[in-house]
Amino acid sequence: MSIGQVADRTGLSIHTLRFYEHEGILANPVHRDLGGRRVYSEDDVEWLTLCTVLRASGMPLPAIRQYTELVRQGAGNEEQRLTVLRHHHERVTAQMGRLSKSLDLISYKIRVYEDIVGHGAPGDRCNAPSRPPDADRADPG
Amino acid sequence: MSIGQVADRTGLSIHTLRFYEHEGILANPVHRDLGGRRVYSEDDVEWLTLCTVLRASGMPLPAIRQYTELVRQGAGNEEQRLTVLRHHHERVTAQMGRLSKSLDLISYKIRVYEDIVGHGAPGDRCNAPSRPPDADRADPG
DNA sequence: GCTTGACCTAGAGCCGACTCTAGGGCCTAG
DNA sequence: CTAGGCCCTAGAGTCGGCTCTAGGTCAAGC
Repeated sequence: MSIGQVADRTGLSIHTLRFYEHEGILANPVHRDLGGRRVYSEDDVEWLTLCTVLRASGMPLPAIRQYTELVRQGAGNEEQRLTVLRHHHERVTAQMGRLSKSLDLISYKIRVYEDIVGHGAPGDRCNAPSRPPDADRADPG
Repeated sequence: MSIGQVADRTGLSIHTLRFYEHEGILANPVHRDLGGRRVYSEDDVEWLTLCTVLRASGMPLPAIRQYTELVRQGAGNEEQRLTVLRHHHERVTAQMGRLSKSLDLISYKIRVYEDIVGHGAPGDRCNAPSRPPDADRADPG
């Protein structure tokens, strides 16, 4: 599979694929054809797909590289892989917690503004926000 | 309140506070004392606290600035504020969805490795993963 | 009168993660 | 035999979001 095809399949750009390889993010070094062009295997694509999931969940490239190296070393270091994965699991759950808390505040603010906008505008304005409106003021006082 | 005190209370660095002001992230321009030093009000701190929540949930600075400007303009643009907030709400829920999907995969991989490690190691190894182990291989085949 | 410490401005530097450029190779079709 | 398309490398540039530096002001304490 050529780099262009892999770019299409993974959603990563050609630039990014080369960049990842340079950063040591590929489990086995990519094969080359006679002309020196990259030839990707199905496994490479699978691995890259995993990497995009890890990236999408905020794992930094150094951590992915570390995990990649463990996998490259082969069996015997599963404990270490677990450590990396658990660390990331924690990072993601923490981030989801933060997001969820933020979302509460954002939702609350939306309700407040909906209530403000609702007064005078057509539509249902029967369900008041659960707390008194304290939307943002430019000049409080 | 001095910039140092605000830094302590918000968790933002002094540098960042000045940077945010420069970026137009403060609803009302910060007051200065006779010596030209920033004097923050309680409202400023509240606003900054809101901003940290928005930042923590991934709202980009330009969007925060936009929202800030709407608030600065005063009453009358609540619909626009709602648009900004709803947009961000969507962004956050989308991100949480992505994280949740990623977390599923990460959790699955952790279970797989726990199963691998469990064989031969002391401890409970009675609950097998729900799918056959297909942990990462360095050299598949 | 000198030091210390908190603050000021303008602007440079840094970091992570890409993203793009310059300059070139190789193959195929017209 | 040349144009187009896809690929190559090395390295520079970009972007968002800080973070820090240089050089200076001001007030309090010794």
